[in-house]
Amino acid sequence: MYLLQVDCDIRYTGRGSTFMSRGVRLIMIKSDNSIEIHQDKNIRPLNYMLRAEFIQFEMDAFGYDHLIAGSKDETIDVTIYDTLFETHMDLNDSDELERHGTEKQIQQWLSTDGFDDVFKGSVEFVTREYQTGRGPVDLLGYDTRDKQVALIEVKRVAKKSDVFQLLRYRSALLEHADDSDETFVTVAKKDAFPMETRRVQDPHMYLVATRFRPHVKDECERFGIVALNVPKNPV
Amino acid sequence: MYLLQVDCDIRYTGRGSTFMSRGVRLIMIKSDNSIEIHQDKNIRPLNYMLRAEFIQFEMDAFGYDHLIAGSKDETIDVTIYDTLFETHMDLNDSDELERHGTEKQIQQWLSTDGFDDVFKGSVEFVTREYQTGRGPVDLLGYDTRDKQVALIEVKRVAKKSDVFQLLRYRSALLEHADDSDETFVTVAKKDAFPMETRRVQDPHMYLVATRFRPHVKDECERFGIVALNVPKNPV
DNA sequence: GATTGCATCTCGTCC
DNA sequence: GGACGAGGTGCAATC
Repeated sequence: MYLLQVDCDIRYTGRGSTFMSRGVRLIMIKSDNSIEIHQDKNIRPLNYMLRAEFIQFEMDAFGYDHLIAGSKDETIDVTIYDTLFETHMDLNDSDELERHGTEKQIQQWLSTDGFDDVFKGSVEFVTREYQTGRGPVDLLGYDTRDKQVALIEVKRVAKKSDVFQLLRYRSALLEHADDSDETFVTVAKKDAFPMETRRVQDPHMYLVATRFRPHVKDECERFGIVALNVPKNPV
Repeated sequence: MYLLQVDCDIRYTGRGSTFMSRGVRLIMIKSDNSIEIHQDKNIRPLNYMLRAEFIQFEMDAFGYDHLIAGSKDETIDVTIYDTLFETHMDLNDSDELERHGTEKQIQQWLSTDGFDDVFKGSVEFVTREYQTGRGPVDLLGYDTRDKQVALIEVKRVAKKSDVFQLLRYRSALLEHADDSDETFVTVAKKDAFPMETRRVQDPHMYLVATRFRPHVKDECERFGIVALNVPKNPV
């Protein structure tokens, strides 16, 4: 990794374009050719490029050095007025970050041990990541009481827009059901779940999350969605 | 800014939790007490905390140094086995980044010069950031031909979920219209727009973007939304 | 290689 | 201070 403390201005063009007037910043050039230019505040770099195709130094007509990083559609052009500090260091780091408490892990727990804890036996688990026709719903269940499908969306933190994500899946399912009676037979066969062959009539909807942002439960109620809490770190 | 090249392992608990086994990384401590721990690849730090309440060094029972950064609900605990390099640098940087080609700028152009370019005189501009009751729609227009309101959502890149954002605004507007006939009078008065006092019946919907992700235009058609392109860098 | 959706998203803005 | 939505989002998994 190369570190440069430089007095510079910065031009970027690519997905958008930005300009940063002259000031002293830290430039990091990583060994995968990723580059970041940091201010002395906040987390995100001012400018950056992931795995640049090339990073090179040039001199312009006025005698100023430029650090230029480029890829197919992007360029960062740093005019360097002064280099105040410069160093190279080797970072030895092979391991990957272990993450816990992610949505995927909640989903995993909910599709196994946690399912009955949350749904109290009223719904049976069918499958994960079921394709509704307009995106995959996290979990699919089956309510044996009224023989209805249950669409279950899992979130760490539930927002208002997640309610509409569920409604989207529901409408996709209903549209698909218009075309064919086979909608759920496929699922039943694939997972060997003893489900009757029947149309989707009025799917139940569940939003399951460790935390609900304000007003989200109201929004759920408005659209007939059941909001359920799950523990943040399920056993 | 403080830079430390250390052989360490890292534990984070807070919104989620992570563990990173022993390795050599770069720790940046910024002067606003933000902290980032970087690998020698990619852009995003392995671990980070925005404006930590405290950052301190401690020694554990085994004689290892720990760097501990904490806020109300979060902690980063870095076990330091060895410090290979250490430096402090002053970064002088008062200016803010200028951004161009942002959604806000497209919106600005569209609400003035660009409006007729895009809507060909069929729709009149009413106001920006109109509160629908479930979030603000970017632009509000009025189609004088059939005396209908036009909900206009502006995006740089239009995604499927943006279609539902529009539908959400539409349903909010219709719900609100149930409660009162005044829905659009307020707007008319505030902006002195010569709009008739009338209920919202069936608002037109427009999704305006520089780029549409695949299938988004299909999705628009499905829901009666008009998809319109705008130039990336409007004059 | 393009697309999709999560993220300790970050960060500004507006209420 | 909380909520909301944009972002040059980054990034991995998936198709």
